[in-house]
Order: sequence, then structure tokens, then C-alpha cells
Amino acid sequence: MELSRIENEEDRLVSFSKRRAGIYKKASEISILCGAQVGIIIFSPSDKPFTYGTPNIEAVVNRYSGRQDRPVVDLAATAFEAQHNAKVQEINNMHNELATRRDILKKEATRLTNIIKPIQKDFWWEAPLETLTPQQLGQLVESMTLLKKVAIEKEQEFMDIDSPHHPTNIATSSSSKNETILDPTNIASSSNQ
Amino acid sequence: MELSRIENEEDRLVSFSKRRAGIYKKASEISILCGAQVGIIIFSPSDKPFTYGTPNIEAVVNRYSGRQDRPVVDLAATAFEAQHNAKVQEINNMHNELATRRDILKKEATRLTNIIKPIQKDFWWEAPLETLTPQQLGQLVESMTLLKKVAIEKEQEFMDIDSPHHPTNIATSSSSKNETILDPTNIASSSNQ
DNA sequence: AGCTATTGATAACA
DNA sequence: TTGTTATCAATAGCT
Repeated sequence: MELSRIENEEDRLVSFSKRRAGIYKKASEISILCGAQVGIIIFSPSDKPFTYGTPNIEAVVNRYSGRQDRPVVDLAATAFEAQHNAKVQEINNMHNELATRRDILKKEATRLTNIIKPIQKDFWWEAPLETLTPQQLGQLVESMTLLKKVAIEKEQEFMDIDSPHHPTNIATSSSSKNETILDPTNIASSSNQ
Repeated sequence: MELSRIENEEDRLVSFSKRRAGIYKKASEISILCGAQVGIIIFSPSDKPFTYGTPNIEAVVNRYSGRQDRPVVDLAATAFEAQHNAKVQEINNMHNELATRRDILKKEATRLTNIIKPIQKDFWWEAPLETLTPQQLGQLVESMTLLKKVAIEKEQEFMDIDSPHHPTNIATSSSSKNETILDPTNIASSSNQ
């Protein structure tokens, strides 16, 4: 692909979102696989800041800046933040896990489809067994064994989904005029609003 | 590939180098293609810092850190609280959604188990067809039809599982540090990136 | 947003 | 470390 600014605005925006997600994923991977601590700051073309960090962007930036101390206001917020961050981290983990699982299931579904397709094509196997040729009988058994295996595999995957706890929801404090200030849809895709 | 720490040290080091390069490349691409400004800080497992930045890491970090200043404390505090509440709200929503989804999957798993159980129980159907009794043959066909039906159902259901945002996680950074907090009115009107 | 053909990243190995 | 390659993931383009 050509390495120059995407001129079409819509394309550029879509690309930005997708690639940002891709970079976050890569960051998450290197941090898991290699035990690295990663911080990423991205300013969009329209100057909105997006961040990613393991465990969080402040930790990484502060470490980099060599400053352990924080402004007074931040100090006040630290405890609150810590709790908030922990919660977010937990949710991110759940989300990642679910997403991963979804991908696995989707792949499995595709595989299943491919397995079933040839079987479906020939409706002969719904005919009385007595009329089948030896080859067809063999294929029948094989298909069935396969189906059984797949079914069992799938079942186990489902059973593996455990959810130790529903973490209790965090209570919001006082003001309930949140919606007017924030567009919640932005939250999922950006660190800051 | 498996998403867990690479235990072999050599492999881990090689992987770290290559992936770091890969992330830099991605960063460079998003910056060229989409006009984004990117800063990346990576601490290796051995705590050595690596950075990447467009135009340079200092510029990005300074821009980011600059936004952390909150000149008018009262205003900031209010906005902070409001924003935080909104975030919490959103997280709770996500959390509930995830929990719901999980419950659906679990229910599905249970249903599957119940369907499969009677089929699993009788292993006789792996025996050569020729040895089966007429009743067993009938049951065989029935079971197979059932399996096929289940498989197809499942496939479709899986395909229906949508989770729009993949590892597009919420960053754990506290949102207290961005310019949007200083100018909440901008937040409400801004759209997604 | 979801899908797929294509391209690109990278794990394994040398 | 660097290079090659087979495999698998990211994503551009489209709907």
C-alpha cells in the first residue's frame, strides 16, 4: 500500500481507528509475551489524545520522566484513580478474554461449516442405511465421529468460560448530569475525552 | 499463537526486538497515513527504556503532560468528578453487558451439554455398522441428524455473537489529565475519531 | 458495523 | 544478531 497521507477523510478516519486498535493490540501482546511495560500516546489528526498503557499511561510516562512525585491535585485523586484503574483493567481483561473466545468460536464455526458442507450436499445419508455403498458407510462413520468430536470440543470450550465473580458495580458519586458532558461512545475507544 | 509470557529467554529477547520494531513501524504508518502524532515508551523486561516519537518522544510527552495542568482547580475538580462519574457509568454498562453475554454463553453451554449427553453415553455407535441392530441403526441416523442440526444452529448463533469493539480497550489512565477536562463543552460536541 | 482478499508481521529455524 | 520462510494476523476496500 502507498505510504502517504490518506486524502479521503472518511477513509482516513476509519483507518485511524482500525490502526489505533491494532497498535494497542500489539502493545498488549509485547507486554504479555515479553513482560514489557508499554505506554502509547496518540494525537489524532484532530488533536484528540488517545492513550494506552500497561498498567496505565501515567505510570509509564512518570517512570520515563523520572518523576515519582505528582501534582497535589493528582495526589488527591490517586487513591480514587487506583481503584478506578484496577476496575478498568479488570474489565479490559474480561473484555479481551471474551473477544478472544469469540474469535475462537467464530473460527470453530467456520471450520464446522466446512466440515458439514460436503455432508449436507449429499442428502443420501438420510436415506436408509441398507441402501448405502460400502464407501458411503465408511464416510458416514467418519463424518459422524468428526461431528461428535467437534461437538464435544465446543462443549468444553463453553464450560471453560468461568466467571469467578461479578465484580460489583462502582457507584457513581453525586452528580447525574454526566451524559451532557460526555459522549459515552467515546470512552470505549479512547482513554480520554 | 499462545498469549502468555515466553519462558525461553532467548526467544523472548528476539521476540521483543522484532515486535518492538514492528510496533514502531505501525506507529510510523499511522502517523504518515492519518497524520497522527505518536509517542511510544517501552520498558524492556530488563527495565531498559526504548522510545519512539513523531516527531520525537519529548514533543509528544510534553504535549501530553502539558495537558495535565489544571490551572483552575475548582473547574477542574468539577469536570473531573463529572467525567469520572460518566466513565464509571460506562464501565458499569460494559460490565453488565459482558456479564449478560457471559450468562448467555453459559446457558448455551448447558443446553449443549444436555443435548450431547445422551449421544455421548452410548459409545456403541463407533462400532462397525454391520454389527448394529436395526434399532441401533435407527438411533444412529437419528443421532446424526440431531448432531447436524445442533451444529448448524450453533454455527448461526455464533455468527450472531457480535462484539463490535475488539481489544479496543479503555485505557486505564485516569482521564484527569487532558485538555478536554479544561473545556468540557468541547467534549459534548466532539464526535468519534 | 461486518466480511474477505490481500498484504504484512513474525515465530521458527538456520 | 541477521536472513529466510511458512504461517497467521492486520487491514483496505467494500457493503
